Amino acid sequence: MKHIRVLLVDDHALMREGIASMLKNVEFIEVVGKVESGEEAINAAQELYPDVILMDIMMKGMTGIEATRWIKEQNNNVKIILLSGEVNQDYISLSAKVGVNGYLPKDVSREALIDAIRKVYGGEKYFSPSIMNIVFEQFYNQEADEKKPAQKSKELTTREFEVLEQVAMGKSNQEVADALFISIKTVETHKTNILSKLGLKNTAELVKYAIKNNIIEL
Amino acid sequence: MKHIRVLLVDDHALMREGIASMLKNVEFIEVVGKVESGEEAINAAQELYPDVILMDIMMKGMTGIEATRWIKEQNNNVKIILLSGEVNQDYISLSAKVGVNGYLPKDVSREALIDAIRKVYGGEKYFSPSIMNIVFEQFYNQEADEKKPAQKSKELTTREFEVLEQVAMGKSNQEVADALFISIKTVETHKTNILSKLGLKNTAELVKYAIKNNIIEL
DNA sequence: TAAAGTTTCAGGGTTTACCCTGATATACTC
DNA sequence: GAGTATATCAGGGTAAACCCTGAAACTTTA
Repeated sequence: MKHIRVLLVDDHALMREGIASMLKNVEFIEVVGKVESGEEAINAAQELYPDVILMDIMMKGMTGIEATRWIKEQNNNVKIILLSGEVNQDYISLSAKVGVNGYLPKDVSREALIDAIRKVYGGEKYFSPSIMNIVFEQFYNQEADEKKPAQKSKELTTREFEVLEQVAMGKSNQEVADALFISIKTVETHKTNILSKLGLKNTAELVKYAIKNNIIEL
Repeated sequence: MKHIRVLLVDDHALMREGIASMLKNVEFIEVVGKVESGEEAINAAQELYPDVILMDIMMKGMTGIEATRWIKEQNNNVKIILLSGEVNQDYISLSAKVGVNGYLPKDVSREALIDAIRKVYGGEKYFSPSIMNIVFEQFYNQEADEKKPAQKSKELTTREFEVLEQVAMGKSNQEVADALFISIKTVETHKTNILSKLGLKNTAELVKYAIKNNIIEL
């Protein structure tokens, strides 16, 4: 069996070493390089001609996603697996667009890591279960969107967005109702729908979402 | 030279492996265990009697700070070094209060890591340069605060801070209680006191406060 | 040692949040 | 004009949050 040439990209030495250590005794895998930035990865991809690149998504300077786009532009045969600390909908979505071949959380097991490299090398895509959930969610949302191109910023309706804004400002359901001149029951309905649509659990997460998406200011 | 017995605690397998790999060929260091949570660390600290514990500060469930307090309560001779992804003023401050022996960023070099273990084992404290800057900053701020105790009402206790952190992460009172191993009633008490001290009204405002003051990340 | 502060928890209460079902009016699209 | 989405609201329910009082155990400070 031919060796799979693997390039590691992470700005944290500990992570690079951790991955290298996990792959050390795998006979069909050879780590041909370790670099610490997206910029270096682009160069290394040409010089070391790796089969698979394992790259952190969140790095100082260029992100893993940007680096992926550059590398794929030069050579689309290279397989790229992105590693992410936190599983994030937007990152996965962006990654899919630049043609990533796999996406793993950083708490991946040794077995899953090796499996991912083998599958990706063989032309398959590899996503961990937790990623798959989000991918499917995203997929279904896109399906729904295709039926209705009249989409707002994040699939929320205008009114839902207004309620979200009010709630994130710190208002209670009753206060939101007063502000928007509607019944508290209507506010509750909107709020339930918002939480459901955005996959959130409670007001705390809703506030974080609102800040993250620049819906309210601090 | 006697071996320094080291226990690794991180909920990410890759980080555990990375650290273990860095310490692999150091003759005076022996990694005696690797666990993936604060809870396990408390048990392992008693069973494996390590000299030094390297622990991630941000873990699912119990944080490294919380685990440190428990372990130090059982055996104050164990040296504990916390690892932090992002350098955060409040974490350092809290860590100091629970008697941590060292504090390292996750992008620490192999040399600094080994140096830290040796120093901490020898009874010294070890903080990386970037941490030291913040420690000094904190120190000077405290000096300034002592001159005007007018805003003492706004200061939270260690426990209140931990509760604030958990709540802001989006956890319900019950979930916070489970994470900190206390009654939900205690959580409620703390929460009421926090809201009162900070002049906040509800969870939504609490989340905003936490983000504004870099207590949680987005 | 006494006083003050921290952490823990309970009982018992009110209020609010959250969820489900179902319904009506409106508007826009095919 | 039928179908779909939006926005409105109600009833009725469970769960959770929030508030108040009180108090024990412990630590730190004066």
